[in-house]
Amino acid sequence: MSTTQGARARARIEVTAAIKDEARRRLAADGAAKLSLRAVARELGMVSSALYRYFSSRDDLLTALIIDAYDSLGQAAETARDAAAGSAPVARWTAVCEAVRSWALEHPHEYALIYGSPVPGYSAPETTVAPASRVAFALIGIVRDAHQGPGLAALPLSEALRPEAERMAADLTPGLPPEVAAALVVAWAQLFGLVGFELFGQFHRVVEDREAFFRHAVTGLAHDVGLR
Amino acid sequence: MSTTQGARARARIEVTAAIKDEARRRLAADGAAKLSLRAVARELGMVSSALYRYFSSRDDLLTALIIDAYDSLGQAAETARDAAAGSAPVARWTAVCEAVRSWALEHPHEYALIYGSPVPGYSAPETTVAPASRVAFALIGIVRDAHQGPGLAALPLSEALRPEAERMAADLTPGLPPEVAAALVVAWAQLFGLVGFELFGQFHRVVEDREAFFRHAVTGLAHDVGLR
DNA sequence: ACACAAAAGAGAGCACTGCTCTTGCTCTGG
DNA sequence: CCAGAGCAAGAGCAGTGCTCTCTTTTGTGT
Repeated sequence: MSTTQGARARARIEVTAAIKDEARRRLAADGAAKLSLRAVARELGMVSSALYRYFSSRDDLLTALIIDAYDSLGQAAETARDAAAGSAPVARWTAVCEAVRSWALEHPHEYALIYGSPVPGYSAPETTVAPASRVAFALIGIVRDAHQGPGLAALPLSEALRPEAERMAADLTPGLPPEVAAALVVAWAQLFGLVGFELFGQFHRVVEDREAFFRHAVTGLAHDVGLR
Repeated sequence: MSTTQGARARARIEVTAAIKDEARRRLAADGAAKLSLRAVARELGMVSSALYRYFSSRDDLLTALIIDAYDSLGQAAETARDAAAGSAPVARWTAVCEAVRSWALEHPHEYALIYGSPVPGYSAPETTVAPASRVAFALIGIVRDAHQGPGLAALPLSEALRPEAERMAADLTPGLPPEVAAALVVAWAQLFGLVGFELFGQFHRVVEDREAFFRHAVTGLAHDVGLR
């Protein structure tokens, strides 16, 4: 039911895609806050009200861009993971981390869209959670593959965190010890802290050789989750 | 020249403060993107054009709020550091980290203003760099105090990062080994990664007991910079 | 083959925004 | 005491998101 589903439906996806493309272009130029429906429509040679046939609001368009961005980043991470399939665990880990960093540097405004401050008033709809977790799952997969033998060391849990960590392990990393599950979530958040600081200018006059610095930092993260 | 500087100058500071206060209120209510000069003016019983006598543009007002936010956060960190003056290094470290987290949870929109995506098109003016580094200096101070005897272990440097780390140590942490300087910068970025993820909803359905989780994570950071 | 309904575009309009410019009023320093 | 600086007010411009109505296009069932 997909090959020839009417010329109208075909046109609809094409126009939808054209709108998103143009929006992405304007996003890259001026940032999310200045993204204007009218400007997008103008550039596409249509009138602004026509655009509402495709996206019911500006936030709706933004949400579509957010999902695409999560997917694009997730795919970059998975590609890097697969390309490093034969390497040692630490190398696979850093490969994924560096793919995240590279994607962020190439798509700064899209990165800001998904990992910066949530836009205006809205809260992310449930539709975004699956694409949002692709990077996390890529990292989890690497650690799971590596933890075959006896569990390598991660930071011991406090009593307060043990039940929480056991729940995390059950939910996210079945089969891995809770120490590792907790360490993974920590490392996941910290990875994006590093990327965000570089991207948002916090390393200005602090870190010069950012590539080397990032490599050093994510190697540390790999150790923290028990990879050697 | 400050005590009695004319009623006019006095009024000016008062009005300026009132504008910032009202702006902060609206910021907390609707977020930075929806902060409207006209609404602020309206609430203050003045007309929008009058506001331009005090701030030359919307971005100008935002910048003033940014600086205030950095200062407020910096002060919170320093207060926590001083309150824990007698404790062990790790306790002092976590006290500062938790002060940062608490401040962020209490002022989410202001946090987003300074550590979220940089607003629209602008780039932070030089005026912001000093207040922005207060948290970092609080953390550095704790580590410097603790590293009196033989340098405790931090992650060894790669050859690629050594010159960079030596520069960092010279600039930021004179007297401390370059391994520790690098680890400090890493931990600094990672701290804000943790806070940002919690604040921006990334831990939704992932981390439940966020307090315990944060404590665990920053204890790890303390270890990474060589505190025990 | 044709008519009809659904889909899409066009345009005007509302309420809002940041910002500028001109016009007056008020306070203050020489 | 009074000229000039500081300040407020109002109108106005160009832009925004979004809604409503009207017209045109287009796919499809009889």
